[in-house]
Amino acid sequence: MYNAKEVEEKWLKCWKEDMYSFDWNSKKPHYIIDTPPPYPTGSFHLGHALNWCIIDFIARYKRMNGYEVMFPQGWDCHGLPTEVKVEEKYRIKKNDVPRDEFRKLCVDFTMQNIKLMRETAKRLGFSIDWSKEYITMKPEYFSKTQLSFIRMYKKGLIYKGYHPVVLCPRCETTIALAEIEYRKTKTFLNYIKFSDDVVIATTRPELIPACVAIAVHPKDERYKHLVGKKVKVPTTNYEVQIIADEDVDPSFGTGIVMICTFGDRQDVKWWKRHKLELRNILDRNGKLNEFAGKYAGLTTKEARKRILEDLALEGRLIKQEEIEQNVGICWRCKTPVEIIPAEQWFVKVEKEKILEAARRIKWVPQHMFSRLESWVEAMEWDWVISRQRVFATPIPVWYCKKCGEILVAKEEWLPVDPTLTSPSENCPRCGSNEFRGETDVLDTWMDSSITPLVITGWPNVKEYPTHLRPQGHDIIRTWAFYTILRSLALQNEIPWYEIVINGMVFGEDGRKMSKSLGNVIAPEEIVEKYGADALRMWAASGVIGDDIIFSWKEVVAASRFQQKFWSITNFTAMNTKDYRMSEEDRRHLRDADRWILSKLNKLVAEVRDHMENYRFNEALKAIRTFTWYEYADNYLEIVKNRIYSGSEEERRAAKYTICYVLSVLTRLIAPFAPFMAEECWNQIFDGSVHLQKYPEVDKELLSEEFEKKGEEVKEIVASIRKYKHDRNLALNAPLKRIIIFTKFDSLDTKDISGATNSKVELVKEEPNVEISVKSLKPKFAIIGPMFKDKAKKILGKISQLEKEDLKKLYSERELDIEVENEKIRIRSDWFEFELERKIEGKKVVLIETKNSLIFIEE
RNA sequence: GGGCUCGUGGUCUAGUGGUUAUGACGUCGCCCUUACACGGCGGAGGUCCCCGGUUCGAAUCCGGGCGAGCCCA
Repeated sequence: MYNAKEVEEKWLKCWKEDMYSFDWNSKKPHYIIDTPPPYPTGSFHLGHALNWCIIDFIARYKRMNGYEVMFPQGWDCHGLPTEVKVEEKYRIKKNDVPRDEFRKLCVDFTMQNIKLMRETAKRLGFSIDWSKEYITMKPEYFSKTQLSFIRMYKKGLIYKGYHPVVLCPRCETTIALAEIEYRKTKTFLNYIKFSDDVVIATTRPELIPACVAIAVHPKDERYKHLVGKKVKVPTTNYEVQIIADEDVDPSFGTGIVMICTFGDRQDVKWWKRHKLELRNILDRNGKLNEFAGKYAGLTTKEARKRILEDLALEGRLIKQEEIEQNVGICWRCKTPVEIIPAEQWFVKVEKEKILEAARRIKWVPQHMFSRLESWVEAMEWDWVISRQRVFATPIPVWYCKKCGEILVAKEEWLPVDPTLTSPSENCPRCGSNEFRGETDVLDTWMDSSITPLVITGWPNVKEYPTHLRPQGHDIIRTWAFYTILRSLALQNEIPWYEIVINGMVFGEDGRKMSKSLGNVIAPEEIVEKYGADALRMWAASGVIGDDIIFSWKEVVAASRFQQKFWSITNFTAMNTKDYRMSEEDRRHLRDADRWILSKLNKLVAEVRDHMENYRFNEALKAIRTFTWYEYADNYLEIVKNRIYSGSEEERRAAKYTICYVLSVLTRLIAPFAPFMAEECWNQIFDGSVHLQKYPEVDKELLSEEFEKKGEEVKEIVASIRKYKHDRNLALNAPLKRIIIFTKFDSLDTKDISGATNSKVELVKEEPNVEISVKSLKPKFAIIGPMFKDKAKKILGKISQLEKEDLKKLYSERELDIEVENEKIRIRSDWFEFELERKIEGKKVVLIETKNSLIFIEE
C-alpha cells in the first residue's frame, strides 16, 4: 500500500533546503517568477494552494528543462486588517499607544502568521527558494518602497492634490476605488420640492445643503424650459443653476437630479464637467460640518432624519418610495463610503501608456487582458496612495513648520520614518530646521507593486523584465495594474513577458469559500487525509483561468492513481532487482515493447506541448490515461508472462522496457506529484528525480508500424478476454488452441500466448473453415409484413431445408424456394444465423478484429 | 445597467465545423488472474439549456432568449 503521508514526511526531511536556490551567476538561461506575496493572515488557504501549485508546476517543469529558476516567496504585510486584529488582540486602539509601539505589535503579530503559513507552503512541497524570501514590512524592503516614492516624485509622477477621495467614515481613512465593494440595499427615494416646477428625487436628502446644481436631460421636453434658470435650495439660503446633461436618466424619479459635492462618483463627474463650485459639508469623521448650517455636528444618518422632518413640515416632502440601490461600501468594515475632497498624495495614471505596455505582455488566458483594459478605460481619477493609518510604509516627507515647504527625503536617508526622525538638512526655502513629519502612510499596493523590481535587485537590476507573473484574476485591476504602472515609471519597461491568471477556488457547493457559508476546506485537512500530492493533482485538474470547484472526488481519484503508480513501481522494482539498464537490450525488443515505447514517446511530446501552454489538466490527464489504461492494463498484462517465463533475451527486453517507461513516467509526473515521483524514482534509480532532465522524445523509438502491430496485439488479447468473460471463464483460463489469421506480416504470438495462457498459432493463409448453419432465426419484423398470411407456410418450408441449402443461403445471400408451386426468393438478411465453424474437423469460434480473424478452439 | 466566462448522462467534465459525443465519480453484473480489490473485465445511463440562422453537415460558428458565476458601474 502506498502511504502518502509517510512518504511525503520522509522526503520533507531528506530534501535539502538549498535544492532550489537560484544563482545569478548560473550560465543556464534564467527564469524569474514574480510570485504573489500573500497577506499574512496566518492561514495558507486553498486559494493560495491553487495559485502556488500552478507556480510550482511551472517552476519544476522549467527547472527540469535546464532553466535556472527563481521562485521567491514574499509576504505583503502592511494594511488595515492586521491593525484591526492587533487592536482586538490587545484590546487597544491604535492611537492609545505611540505609533512605533503599535507598529511593533503589528510586526510581531505578522511574523507569527508568516511562520504558520511557511509551514503549510513547505508541507505542500513547493520548490520555493527560501533564500529569496522578502517581507514588505522589513526595512530592507520598505526602504525600496520609499525609494520608489522619491524617484517617482522627482519625475513628477507623484503629486499632492486636493481631490475627491473615497472615505470610510468608520475607518476614518481614505480608500482606493479598488477597495470599494457594492451591496444592494433597500432605501427610500424621496421626492422633494425645491420649487413649484422643480421636484427632485434623491436617496441622500442629507446632502441637500451640499447641492451645487440641478440637472435635467437636454432632450427631456418636460423640463427644457427650466434650463438656465435658478432655484433656491431648501434648508439653505442660496440658489443654484439648472443645467442640462446627457447623463441624467429621465426615467429615474422625476427626471430632475440634484448635484452634490459629493453624493457619488457621478456627482464628481458632473462637478468636473460643469466646473461647479465645491460645497463640502462632510468631515472625515463622517459628520456634517458648519457648511451644513443647523445640521452641523450630526452624522449623515441623523442629518437625514432631521432634514426629512424639516422638509415634511415645510410641505416639501412629496412622497417616498422604497427602492433597491447599490451602495458602495468599505471592503473591510462594510460601512457605506462617502466621497469628500481632501488633500492627498496621488500617483499619475497614464492610461494609454499602461495599456500599450499591457498589450506587449502575453496574457494567459488571453481574454483576461480585457479585464485590465476595461478597468483602465473606466478609471476616473488618479491613484490615491496616502492612507491615514499606522501599519504601513511611511511617506518619506516632511513639511517645514515655518513656510510649509515639502521636503522629500534624500535617497541615502532611507529607510526613514518621518514621524520619528527629522531631516538632517534645513528647509531649502526658508532655512528653518523645524519640521512636521508626514503622518500619512502609503497604500499597501505601493509595497507590492514593485515586487518584480525588488526580486531583480532594483535599483541595480540584474535582469529585467522578469519572465512570469502568476496571479489570480481577482487582483488584475490592482496588483497587475499597479505593477505595470510602477514598472513603467521606475524602469521604463514591462514587468514581465508573460502573465498567467488562475481562477478562484469555490467550495463543493459551487459558492465562494467563506467561513459564513461553512464550505471552507483547509489544505491541511486534505494533506492529512490524502497527502500533498493528491491535493496538487486536484489543483492541476482545472483549466487555467477558470474558477475551480474543490472536489473530494478529484482528490480521491488522484490518491487512487498514486496507488496504481506505486503498484507499477513495485512491480518494476520486484522484477528488475537483478537487472541494470543497458542500451544493448534495445536490440531484443519485441512488438509489444516497441509499441509501448513508441506510444510513451508520443506521450512525452504531448505532455511537453501541454506544459508549454499551461494546460496542466491536459498534461496530467494524458499521463494518467497512458499510465493506467495503456501501460498497466494492457502492456503490463501482456508482458507479465514473458517476464515470468520468457527466455533470457525476451526477459531483458521486457525489463529494459519497464525500467525505461518508469523512468520517463516518474519524470513526467514529478512537477505534479513531487513526493510520489521521488519515492518511485528512488526504488529503481539514483539521485533526486527533481534534478533530472524532463523527458525528451526519443525519435528512434517512434514507430507507426509497431504502434499498429501493438494495437492489434492489444485488441486480440482484449477480444479473447472478452470471449472468456462472456463464457464466465476466468481470465487466465487456458484455451486449447488459438489460430490467428492477420493482415500483418507478423505478430508476436509469444506475448499473445502468454497473456491468454493458451497456445497461439499464426497462419499465413486464411484457414480452411467448414461453415455449417446450426440454426437460423427469422426476423419476423421483415418477413411478417412482406408475406402476410403466407409467412407461416414459407417459414414452415424453410425449417425443413437441408443443411446444404442453409449454407447456400448464408454464403450466396439468397435462395430460391418453392412454396405451393410458387417460386420465392428469400434473402439472408431476413435471418439471424447461428453458425458452427470447424477447422480440421474441430469446432472453433470466430472473433473478428479490424485486421485479424481469430479462431478459438475450446 | 455594462463587460467577461460558462451551460454536455445522476454529479463533475473533455470536446471550438465532419463516423457511433470523452473521461472521472456514482450505479449494475462477473472476477480475490503471484504490482494494485484504493484492483480487473463488462454493461446501463445523454432532447449536448431553449429558439432561430449560416452550412451538404452544428455540442462546436452567428443572432436572440433563459439560467449561473465573476468583475465592474
